[in-house]
Amino acid sequence: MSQRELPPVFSSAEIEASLYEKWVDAGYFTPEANSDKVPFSIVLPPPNVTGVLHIGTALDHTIQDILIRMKRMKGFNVLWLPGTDHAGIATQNVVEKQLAKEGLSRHDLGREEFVKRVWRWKEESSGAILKQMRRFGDSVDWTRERFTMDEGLSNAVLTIFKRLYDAGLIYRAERIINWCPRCMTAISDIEVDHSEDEGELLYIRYGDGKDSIVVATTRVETMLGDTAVAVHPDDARYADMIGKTITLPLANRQIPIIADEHVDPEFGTGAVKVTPAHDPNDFEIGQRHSLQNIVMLNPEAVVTGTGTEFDGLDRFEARMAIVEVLRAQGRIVAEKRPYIHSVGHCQRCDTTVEPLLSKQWFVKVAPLAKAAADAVRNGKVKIEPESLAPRYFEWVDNMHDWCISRQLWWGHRIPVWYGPNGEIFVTGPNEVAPAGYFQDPDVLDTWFSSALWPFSTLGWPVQTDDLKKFYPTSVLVTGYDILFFWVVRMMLFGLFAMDGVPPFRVIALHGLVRDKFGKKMSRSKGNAIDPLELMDIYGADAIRFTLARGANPGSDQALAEEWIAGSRNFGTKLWNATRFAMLNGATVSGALPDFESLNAIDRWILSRLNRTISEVGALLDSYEFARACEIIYHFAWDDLCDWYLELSKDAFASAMAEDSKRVLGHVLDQLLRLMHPVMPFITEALWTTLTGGESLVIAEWPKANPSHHDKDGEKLILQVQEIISEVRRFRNDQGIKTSQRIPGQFYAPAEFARYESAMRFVLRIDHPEEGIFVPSKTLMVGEFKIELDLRQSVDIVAEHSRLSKDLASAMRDRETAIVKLSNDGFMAKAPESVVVEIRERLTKTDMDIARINAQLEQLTSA
RNA sequence: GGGUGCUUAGCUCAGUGGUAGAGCGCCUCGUUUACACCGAGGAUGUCGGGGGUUCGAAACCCUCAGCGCCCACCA
Repeated sequence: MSQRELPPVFSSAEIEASLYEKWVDAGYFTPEANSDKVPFSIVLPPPNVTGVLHIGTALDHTIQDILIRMKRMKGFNVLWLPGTDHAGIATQNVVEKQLAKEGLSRHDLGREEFVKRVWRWKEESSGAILKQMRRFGDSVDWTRERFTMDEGLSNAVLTIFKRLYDAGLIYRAERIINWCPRCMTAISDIEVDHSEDEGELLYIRYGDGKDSIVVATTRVETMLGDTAVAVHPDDARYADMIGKTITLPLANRQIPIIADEHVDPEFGTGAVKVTPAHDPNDFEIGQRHSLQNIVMLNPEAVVTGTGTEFDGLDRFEARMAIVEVLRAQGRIVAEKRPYIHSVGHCQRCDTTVEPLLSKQWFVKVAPLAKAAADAVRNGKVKIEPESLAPRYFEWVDNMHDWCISRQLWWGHRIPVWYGPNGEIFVTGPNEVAPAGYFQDPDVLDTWFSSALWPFSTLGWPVQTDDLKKFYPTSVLVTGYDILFFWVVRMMLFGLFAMDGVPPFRVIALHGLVRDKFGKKMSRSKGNAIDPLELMDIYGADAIRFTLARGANPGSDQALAEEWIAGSRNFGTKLWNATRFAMLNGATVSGALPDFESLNAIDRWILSRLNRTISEVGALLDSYEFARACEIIYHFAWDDLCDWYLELSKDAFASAMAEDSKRVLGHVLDQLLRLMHPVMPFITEALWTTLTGGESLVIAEWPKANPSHHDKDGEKLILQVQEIISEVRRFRNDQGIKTSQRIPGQFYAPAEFARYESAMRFVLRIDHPEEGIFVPSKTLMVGEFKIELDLRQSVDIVAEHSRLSKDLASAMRDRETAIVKLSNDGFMAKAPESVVVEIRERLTKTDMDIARINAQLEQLTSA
C-alpha cells in the first residue's frame, strides 16, 4: 500500500472545506429509505430562525450529529427529521422590521404579498444557515426544512385539525387571552415571560361617604371596565355591603358589590375591583356572577368606548391621567411605590402583555395531556436524563387549554369557514367550504404544526412505507428549555394521531451553553460567544469537541474560549501523533498479529484500546457525551501519546518490529473511528491517509475485542509507569537536567528485560562503563529496581525532603489500613475483596516504609 | 406559592458506599526522533454547616444556610 505523508502542520479551514464537499458529493448523508438496515430515526430541533448559527444551536447540532454519525457507522439506516423553523411571530417580526426600514407595514403589502415576502426571506436565510451548518460538519441536509409550509404538511394540519374538532377537542370561545399590542396577536401562556417589575399599588375609594369601599390595584386604567367590586363572603367588614351597588368613579356607573371565594381578605383592603374583560380571575368571577364584560381597550391597547375623557389615550398614558384625576378628587387613600410585582411580557418583543377578552380557538388539552403523561409514566417513552421527568410531569399534569389562533399572516390558516348565518364548516384535505362562506382570518400557533413533525414529515396522513418503518422515531434530541414548547406538543398530537403510539422512544435532553462563569449568555451583557468567529480561529472540530465534552445530560455547560483552545490543542496532538506513527511505519495492512505473541507494551495498548472502545460505546449509547469524550481524550493523550509512543521511540530509532507497526496502525485506525463523531474533519483526514480507506463516514464502528483484555499486562505497565515517574521525580528534585545522561543498572521482571532499552531511552540512563559503576541511589517500584551512579554526591537536602514526603504519605496510608483491619465491624461485614485490597495496601506500605527508612539512613550516614 | 437542581482544588465541572479527580490556571525545569497548540515534575481540598444511618459517607437520610432554574391568575 502506498501511504501518503501527512504535512507537518494542517489547516483546519482547508480540511473542513474539502471534506465536506467530498461527503456531500459522495451522497453519504442521504438516508437510504429502502435499506434493510435497522432503522434509526432522530427528530431534530429547529435551526435558528434568524439564520445565524448560535452557540446553543451549535450544541444541538453537535449532539445530534454525534448520534447520527455513530449510528450510521454502526450500520443503522439513519433518517433525520429536521425540526420546523416556522416560528410564526419571530419570523413575521423579522420581515416586518425589514419592511419598517422601507417605511412600509404589512398592511401596505397585503396578506398575499406579505407571505411571499416572508418566503423569500426564509429561502435566503436558510441558505445562510445551511452553509454555516455545513462548515460545522453537520451531516443533516437542512434543505428538508422547506416542508415546513408545503402541501404535505398542510394536509397533515388540515387532517389533525378536523379530527380534533370532530372529537370535540378543538373549540372556539371567548376567553381572556394574552394579547401583545405590538405584535397585535394573541399569544399562548408560555410565550409570556414574567418579570418582577416596579409598579405602584394604589388604594382607591369607590363610592362616597358611608357607602364607599376602598380597593387596591396596580392597573388603575382598567377601572373604566369595572363591573363589580368583590369581597370575601365571610369578611365581616363588608358583610352589610354585599348586594348593594356603588358608584364607579370617573365612569359614573353603578356597580354591584358581590361576594366571591376567590378574594383574599388578607390582601390590601380585602375588596377587589372586578374587570372581567381584562383579567383572567375577574373573568371567572364575572362568569360566576353573570357580570357584564366591558372591553375598554382596543387591540392597540388604546382606551376606547368608555365615554370618558380618557378615550384615545394609550393604556399607560391613561393610567397616569386617571391617577391624576383621582388624586384631585381625593380618592387615592394610600399608595405603595415602588411596588414590585410580576408583569407579563411578550417573549418576542418584550412589550407588556395585556390580558384581553377575545374570541379564540382552543385545544382542549386534558385528555391529550393525560395520554402524554401516561406514555412516560408507563415507560413507553423514556426521558434522558430521568431527573428531568418531574419537570415534564409538572407541565402535562397541570396544562391549561391551549390557545391556538394567532392574528398573524405568516402561518397555517385556520381551516374554519363561517357561513352567512354563523354556520361553521371545518375543511379537511381536499374539502371546499360552501359558496358564500368566508375563512377565519387567523393562523395557527407555530407549535400546532410543529407538533406534527415526527409523522407529518413521514407522509402522514398517508400510510407511507417511511411512516411504518420510522414511526415512532428512535430519539428526539433537544435542550430542556424547549420541553414545553415543542416536545410536549409533539407528544400530545403524536399519541392522538397515531392511535396511542408516541412520537419517539427516547427524549434526550441536553442543557444550555453558558459563559465561563456559568452565567447566561446574552448579547447585551457582551458575554455571548460567536461560534463562527471561533470556528475561524480554532476550527470546527475544536468547537464540536468542546461542546461534546461539556455535554452532561440535562445540565448546563460553562464555555470559555480556553476550552476551545484546549480542544484545538488536542486535535493538533492527534495530528502530530498520527503523523509521527506513520513516519515510523504504522500500518493497517495484513492481519493483526496473534495477541499472545505480542510483546507486553503492544498487548497493553491493545488492552487499553479494548477497554476504551467498550466504555465509549456504552457512554454514547446512554447519551453521556462528556464522559465519552473524557475517556477518548485520556486514551489518546495519556496512553497512546505519553506512554506508548514514548516507550516506542527506542524501537523507532532502529526499526520498529513488524508486529508493533501493525498494532500501532490498528490502534490509530480504531481510535480515529471512535473519535470521528466528535471530531469529524481531522479524523477523516488522518484516517484516509493512514488506511487509504474511502471515508470514516461509511467506515464501521469499532468493536471491543474481549480477547485483548489483559488485566495482568495492564498492571505490569502500571509498574513501568510508576518506576519511570519515580526516576523522573528523583531527577527533577535533584535538579538533574533532562538532557544529562546518568549511568545506571536495571533490574526488571524477565518479561520486561527487553524493554530495558526503551526505559533507558526515556529516562536517559546509560549502561555503566565496566568496572567503575558505583551505585549512589536505588529506586524501586514493585518488581522493578534501578540503581544510579550519580558520579557526584546526591543533593542530600533535596533528597531528604523528597523521601520524608514519601514516608509521611506511606505512614498515613499504613495508618488508615491498620485502623480498618483492626476494626471488628469492618472485618466482619466488609466484602472479602475489599479486605484483601486493604491487606495488600498494608503490605505495600510496610515495604515502602522500610525501603524509605533505609534510604534515609543511608543518606544521613553518607 | 408549587416543582426542581446545585453547593467538591484559584476557575469551570466530573465522581453517587471502600486511600478525593479532570481540564484550564499556578510554580519549577526542559529544544530529547512527532507535537512549545509540547514534554517532565510540583503545589493546592476539614467535598456548604450541623445531625443521623453504616464496619466505612463527598456519595444514603434528616435539618439549616446560600445560589440557580422552571412553572403559577394573587388584585
